[in-house]
Amino acid sequence: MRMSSLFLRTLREDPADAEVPSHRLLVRAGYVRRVSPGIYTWLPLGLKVLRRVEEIVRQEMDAMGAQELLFPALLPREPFETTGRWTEYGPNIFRLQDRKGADYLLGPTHEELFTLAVKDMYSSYKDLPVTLYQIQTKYRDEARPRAGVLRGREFVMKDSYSFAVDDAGLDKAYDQHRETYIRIFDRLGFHYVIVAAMAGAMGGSKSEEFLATAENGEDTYVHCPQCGYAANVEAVRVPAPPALDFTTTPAARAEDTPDTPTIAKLVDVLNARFPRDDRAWAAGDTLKNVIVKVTHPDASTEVVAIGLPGDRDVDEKRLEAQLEPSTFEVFDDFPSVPQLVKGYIGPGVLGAEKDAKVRYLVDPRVVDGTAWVTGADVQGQHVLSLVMGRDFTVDGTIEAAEVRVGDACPNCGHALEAARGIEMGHIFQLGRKYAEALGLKVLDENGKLVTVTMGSYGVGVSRAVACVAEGNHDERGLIWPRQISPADVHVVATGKDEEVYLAAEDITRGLEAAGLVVLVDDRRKVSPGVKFKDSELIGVPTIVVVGRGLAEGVVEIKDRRSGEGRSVPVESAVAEILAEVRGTSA
RNA sequence: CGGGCUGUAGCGCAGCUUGGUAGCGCGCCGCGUUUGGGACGCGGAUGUCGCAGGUUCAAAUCCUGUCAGCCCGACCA
Repeated sequence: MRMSSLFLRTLREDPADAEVPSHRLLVRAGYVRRVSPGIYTWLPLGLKVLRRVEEIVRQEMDAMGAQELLFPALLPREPFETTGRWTEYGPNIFRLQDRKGADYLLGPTHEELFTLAVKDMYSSYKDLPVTLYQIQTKYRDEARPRAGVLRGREFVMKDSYSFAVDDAGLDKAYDQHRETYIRIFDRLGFHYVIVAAMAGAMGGSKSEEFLATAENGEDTYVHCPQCGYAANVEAVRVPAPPALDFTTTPAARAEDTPDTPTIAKLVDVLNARFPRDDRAWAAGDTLKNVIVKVTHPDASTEVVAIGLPGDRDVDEKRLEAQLEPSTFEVFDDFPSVPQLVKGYIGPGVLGAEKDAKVRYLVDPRVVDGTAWVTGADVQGQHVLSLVMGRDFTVDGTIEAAEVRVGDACPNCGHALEAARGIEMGHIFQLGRKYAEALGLKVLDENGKLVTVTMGSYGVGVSRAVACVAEGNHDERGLIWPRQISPADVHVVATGKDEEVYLAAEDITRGLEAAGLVVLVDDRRKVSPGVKFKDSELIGVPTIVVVGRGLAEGVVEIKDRRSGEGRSVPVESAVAEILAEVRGTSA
């Protein structure tokens, strides 16, 4: 690639609409250009990087035995109608019609198509397991595309799907993907964590996300510095403490606590009128009961009470993940359930078997023997020393309370910390949801029809480009890892003497003969300063300067990341550069 | 979808308060001088001032509407 003719224009200033470093630098250095919100053109340098990422993903997928194919991006409505996603996906789908008025969509993901392809071609357990993948452009009409190519409405994704006759086969495919993803993300040069994610309603299935660690990442996760546990907030399991002995706990008693509609006021009143011997009352001593209205997929509704320590709020995302596929909203129709006294709701009226028919689920911290201050179901009264398992029972537990930094790690009990990341990959045991909906069954060895079980696995390929840029830059520009740099070496010729350009040509030819991709700055009448700035902005890891040193018979090899350089004789330059690029000593 | 900000040359921006010849820097073209850290001189090209309507002798500027973008939040790979 010759800079004198390369389709490239670098920008001296940051584009006004770019905020995050990867977006700024990819635009400034001439890798991408915006066409429309969340829709980008890949310029020659950017496309080189994208292709190299693709190739790494492809090599590793092939190595695990997955087979590549390619579905259309333009898809008919029907399969998505069958699985319900035509409506479920809502406004996130790009929809269009053909000349006859038939509905189409631009594929946001391809579970339906893969499932139907296997159904179309296979019908025996002998054909399974099989894993298929594609590297393809996806479309999602994001509410808010941002950060350039990091979160686009059109993006390149590798998606793969595994098909197996039984759960053991699914587990195996899942584990293979996990190992393959580790290899892929290691090769791409990421710092990443694997976090436990919510698998949704298909009980017992596994799901993990690969997050590139990034301060301005969009996803928050918690992790344990002691044992390495990491999880999405939605997926954190609160460890249940052991049951307590309550033989010495005094009997429950109802007390007047007027004007205490909030936990804070209740705590004040408790400390003023019923002080404890050992310490002051705190919000965590109270049991707060939050009422929600749950809507099930069949459109039936149910009122549910969630009991949790008074110092915590309900985390809507966690609750939603627990209830999926049902949805919930805050309950406000108190007149319809007269047993519920707003502000003073207690376990006395809660429970599926009681008159109010309000199912009662509590936080896992509410274990047998724990004593609480909670509503007495009478206006202006609370109950003290109400003991779980002695004075009240519940219908079950639910993970709906907010997770906080400092909470105990479910694995080892150490305090959890929070961090942010960018989702780069997701592996997910789908189970039989799509196979059932679309009728993918095979005959097993007994001649009986069994529903196939599936996994789905994704890697954000175009996102990976931005994500690597996000993690590999300095104030001067990009710094690509060797594996995905648009070129192996950037040869910069400076000066006006024809000899430097001839020498640069020689070196370039020598490197290309050895199989390297070389970007050579052969622009005449461009000052050295401009060329140096451009080379640092573009970010090829090894920069070779052919300039004034040539008079003494040397050229300079510079490492973009460290900034360190060394002079080598021009005769041995090619060998020295090859050694540098290949990581061997000359 | 809610809140805030912004739309003027390829890029970054000024001009708008107080209506009257559309500007600056970078980039681009020509000539010359320069060539190790975004050089300099001289000359030049490039505009639907987001769009539509209105007020006015006259609108980038004032009014109304509308579209788009960015940021924060909600939501989402």
